[in-house]
Formats: sequence, C-alpha cells, structure tokens
Amino acid sequence: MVEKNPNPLARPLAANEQKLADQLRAAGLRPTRQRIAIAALLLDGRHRHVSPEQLTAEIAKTGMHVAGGTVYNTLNQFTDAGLLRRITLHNEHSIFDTNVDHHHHFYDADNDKLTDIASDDVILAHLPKAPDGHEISSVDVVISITAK
Amino acid sequence: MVEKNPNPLARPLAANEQKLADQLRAAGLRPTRQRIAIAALLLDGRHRHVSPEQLTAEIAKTGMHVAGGTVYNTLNQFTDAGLLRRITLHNEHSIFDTNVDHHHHFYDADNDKLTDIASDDVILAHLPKAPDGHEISSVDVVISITAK
DNA sequence: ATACTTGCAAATCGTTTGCAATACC
DNA sequence: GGTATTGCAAACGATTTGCAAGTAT
Repeated sequence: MVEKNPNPLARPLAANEQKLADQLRAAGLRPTRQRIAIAALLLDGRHRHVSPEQLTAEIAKTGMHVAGGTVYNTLNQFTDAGLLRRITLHNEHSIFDTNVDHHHHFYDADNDKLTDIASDDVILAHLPKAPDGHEISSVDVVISITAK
Repeated sequence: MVEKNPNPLARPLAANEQKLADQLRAAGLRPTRQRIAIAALLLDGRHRHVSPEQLTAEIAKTGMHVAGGTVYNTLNQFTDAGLLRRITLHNEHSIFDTNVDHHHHFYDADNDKLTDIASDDVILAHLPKAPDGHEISSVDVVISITAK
C-alpha cells in the first residue's frame, strides 16, 4: 500500500490550478484533471462563447486529450453548477457562455455566430412574474439578424 | 371506423378545406392533401404550440397518414412562408408556434412546456439596432422557470 | 476502499435528404 | 405533361449513455 498522499491530485497542481480546483469544489464538483483543463480555458474571468466542438479543439491545442463525451458532460455539469450558461440556437446546436449574468445576444443566422448585445442597450423593461409556484431560472433574449 | 378508400385522390375538398387551400396558395405553397391536413390542425386561428412529434400524433388521430419527414418539411415550409414561428428550446428540440406575432414565452423546464407570456406584460423596452449591414429578423425571449 | 469520473464507442434524438412513386395544375 | 410534393429509409449532426478502467477523497 502506498502511504497517504497529502496531495489531492496525482500530479501536483500549479498555483492557478489550485485556485480552479477550489472553485470546482465550491461548485460541488470533484477537481479532476480534465475539469481543471476545461475550467482553465473557460473560467478565467473572460467572457466567451464556446461550442463543444471548439472547446475540444482548444483542449487538443494544449496537448491534453479529453474525450468528446466528457467535454459534453463537463459542460453540462458546469452549467448545472451555474458556472456557465447554455444557449440553444435556432440551428440545432448549443453554445456555452461564460457570462452567467443575464445579458442577451444577437444571432447572425447567416454565419451562425453569436454576439453579445452591449449591456447599455437595455432591452428588458421588466420581467413578468413567473406563474404560481414557479420561479424564473433564466432569461434568454436572442435577436436574430440577417445581412440586408 | 376508417374505411379504406380505393381512390383517395378523387376525394373532393370540403368547403373549409377549400379555404385552407386558398390560404396555402396565397403563401406560395401548393395545396396538397397533407399540407391541408396540417393546415387544418394548425391554421384555424387558434394559438398553439406544437412539436413535430405531437403533430404527427394528431394527424394519425384523424385517420390520415403523413410521413415523418413530410411533417418536418411541411412545418419548415410553413415557417418560411410566415405561417408559423419556430422556437428552439434549451432542450434540443423545436416547437412551432401558430402565433407569428412577436411575443414571448415561459419555458417550464420541469415539464418541457411552453406558455405564452401575457401580451400586456411588456418586457421589451426597446430593441438595440442591429450591427452594420444587418437587420433584425426575429426576437425571441424565453424565460425559463422551475417549480420552487 | 469506495464512490465518482473518464474514455470510448455505440446508441439515441431530432431533423434532413435522396430518390422513385405520386399528386397537382 | 411537366413539375412540385410525398413517402420512406438512409444519412446526419449533435448529444447522451453504458460499461470497463482509472482517479479522487
């Protein structure tokens, strides 16, 4: 038997990885190497829109490998934990937004691209109250645009 | 009991079917039997939300048969023609709304059900202008709710 | 040690498409 | 008759899942 290792992960964590690990734990997720890799790419504070496909490519670029299914599972776990927001387009695929605050998007159907709507472009006057016994969990405004 | 008709093609159109046929023609669509059947279910003026699956079931209930692919194609044609509006949910499937005016929805994720938001619950203060060279083609607001 | 997580491939889901048969005009 | 439309099944892309192997606590 190997003696008890004070280090949680087999490979020692860099300082920034430690921080991500803590963030994951705080979200109720075990800090595994692949989750940390994904967190390093997405949870650095910058706001981005990523498709699972894109993300898989980025991970590959770092030299690490994460299985396709795991990328999906991880994105869903992060979303359930409130670390990401999922947005489904009229085009049958999802993108994940690292900005979990309520904000809205332009969807350019011609190029299948999402853009944030500048936050000062206030569009919601007020939210209607949810029906009895329900509460609002998220609000998505997608404004589809096409080249004219 | 549905009795098999040896010559289904020869069946004349009922008066209400005539009206639907005209509506389809006006939309640039040939009034075929299956399009009329679908129009009869969806374009009667009532506002509903239907999934392709649901619709297929309803058609079957009338004793008529329309192939699955045709249901999808027809819904898309109707949507392109402006007769329906397509709404994609965070759940990887679409529903078609017979109300083509701009209005918004509650999405009850627990039961996978859409509800219209009462039109007097104004939520859009103003629309941001579309980026250069683009114009707004549609606006979808989906407010997700969960039982509390 | 135990429970959770991953990898991988197969499976599933919703939707689209190709092509021969068929209906509409 | 000529063209649009249908039926079906196969094709599809995105996403999920089952299970054995690996890892966290």
